[in-house]
Order: sequence, then C-alpha cells, then structure tokens
Amino acid sequence: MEATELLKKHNLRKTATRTEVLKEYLSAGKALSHAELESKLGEHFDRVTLYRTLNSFEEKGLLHKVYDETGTVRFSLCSDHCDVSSHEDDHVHFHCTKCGNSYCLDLPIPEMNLPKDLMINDVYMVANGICKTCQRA
Amino acid sequence: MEATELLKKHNLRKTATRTEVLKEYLSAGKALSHAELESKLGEHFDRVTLYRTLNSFEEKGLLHKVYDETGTVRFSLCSDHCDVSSHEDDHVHFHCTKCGNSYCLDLPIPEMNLPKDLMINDVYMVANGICKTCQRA
DNA sequence: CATATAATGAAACTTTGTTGCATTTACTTT
DNA sequence: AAAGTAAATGCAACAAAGTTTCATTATATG
Repeated sequence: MEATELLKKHNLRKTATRTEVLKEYLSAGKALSHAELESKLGEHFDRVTLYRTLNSFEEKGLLHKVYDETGTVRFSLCSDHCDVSSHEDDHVHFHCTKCGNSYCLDLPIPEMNLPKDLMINDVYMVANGICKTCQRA
Repeated sequence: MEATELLKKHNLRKTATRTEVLKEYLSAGKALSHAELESKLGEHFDRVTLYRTLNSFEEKGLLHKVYDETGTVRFSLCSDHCDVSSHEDDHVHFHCTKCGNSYCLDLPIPEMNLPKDLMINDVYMVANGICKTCQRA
C-alpha cells in the first residue's frame, strides 16, 4: 500500500514529514530507529517532529516496536490488519548483534503455558545472532 | 549464595559498591535498572561506578539483561551455571506494562524452526501484561 | 474559503550513558 | 606485614536520547 493511502486509513493527516517517514519504512525492509531515520532524512525534518511522528504511527497501528538488548527502540511496519484498537504483531524478530539491524521474521510466536495469575497482553520474541550479510563479511 | 562468595566465584574483586549492588539483586526478586539501583542505594555510590559495575557483572555472568518495549535495560541475577564463557539465560521474562517491573519466569523458551541462513546465538522472550499486584490495584 | 483542530519547529531541559584521568583500593608476592 | 601492581573508583566533562512548552503553520472539514 502507498504512503498517502496508509495515512488516510489510519486517520492521520497527510504531512510532508509523515509521508517521507512512511516511505522510508515501506522501502527499508528492516526496523528503523529514530536516529537512523534522522540520518536518512538529513536535516530536512525536525528531531522532535520525528519522535512525535513515530509515536503517533505506533499508536495508530502503522508501526510496531522492535527492541533489543542494546536498549535501542526501533519500529517496523505493521501488517494490514493492525489499527488503533489492536496491534497483532505476533511474529518473531531477528537482531544481528554485529550490524545492529533488526528484521521481522515470517514466523509466528510459539504457544506456551504462562502463569495464570498474570494477565498477558502480548508476547515479544527476538532471536539474536549474525545475519547473512555479516556472516560473509 | 552470598555476595562475597559470588564475587570470588566470578573473579571480581570485592568492593563496597559491588557488594551492595549484589545484595540488592539477591533480595530484589525482580530485574533492576541502573536508575532503580541509584535510587535504592542513595547518594553513596557514584553513577559511573554503578554503570561499570553492572557492565562487569553482566560480562562475568552474574547478571543478564532484561529489556522491554520502553527501551529500559534492566538486569537480573543469572542462575548458578552462568559465567564469562557461557550465559544460558534461556527462560521467558514477564514485563508489567503498568508498574514497569520485570521478572524472570521459570519457563523455558519454546523451540522453533528459525531460518537456516541466520546464525542464532540466543533467543529472548518477554510476555507483556499486568502483574498480580497491579491487577488488584 | 473560513475555521477548528492538529502538526510543526525551535528552545530549553532532563535523563541516560560514555570517556579520560588522577586517585584510591584490593589482591598478590615476597 | 609491607610493597608493588593491576584494577576499581570518583569526578568532570561530554555525548546521546528523549521530553515539554509554546508560538506558528498547515490540514481537513463543513
């Protein structure tokens, strides 16, 4: 789906920043952090606006958080059926400890028997290792 | 095991900061972040020393990282058999999205078929939800 | 096209984490 | 037990990451 269409679908006003940011995610094929976005988009966009853009994208179900042991929070495109009321980003993530990149894997999170006294909303899972590219290098 | 004993076992010099920090972890029963430690220990210990303490504890296999969607990195006590050469912290974690606390669960990480072209070192898993205490409140 | 509402940009600030260096402390060896 | 060495500490300065406030500008809707 295209940027403009995606924004409308999620009830977000179309602005220059949002369109550009969304395009980055649509073409990236991996999770992007605030810092990465900032360096990709150069000086054209305000730091603070970028933070706010990411937050509203997450809130509205366009992006979901991808995090790892470094404490860096990245974001990645959600699947079509995510929206404000339900994020269903129930797939495994991969984090390369060499290049630091993170990707969504097309792999569902396995079932488990979690303690009954905990109210579970969602489960997050990352496999840490070395990606294809870094294995060659 | 006691603080002094644990330090010796992991080839760490016994210092006031390390002993105190270890005691906190031994009694906490949950993961603690740098900020939490700082407020628990008051002004007695240097911020930087605390960072360095946590890092060396992790490196030596005394603590392992516990992280969540907020980007806060916490640490939690490792089991007995962890050391410099092998961390085997292969259990599921729980993160309460209300109070922000994180705990280790006594639950192994389920097996999966990960893509063969990725070199996997370890898998991290967090269940997000509301803890027992916060459910009552 | 006027208007209400939302998004932006800029400045200031807070929090979090790191680096370099001089001083102090812990452990080893004698 | 004293000396020597290697490691840990404390401090200052810095760097990075994230937040808040508020005035200005832009978007979408009637």
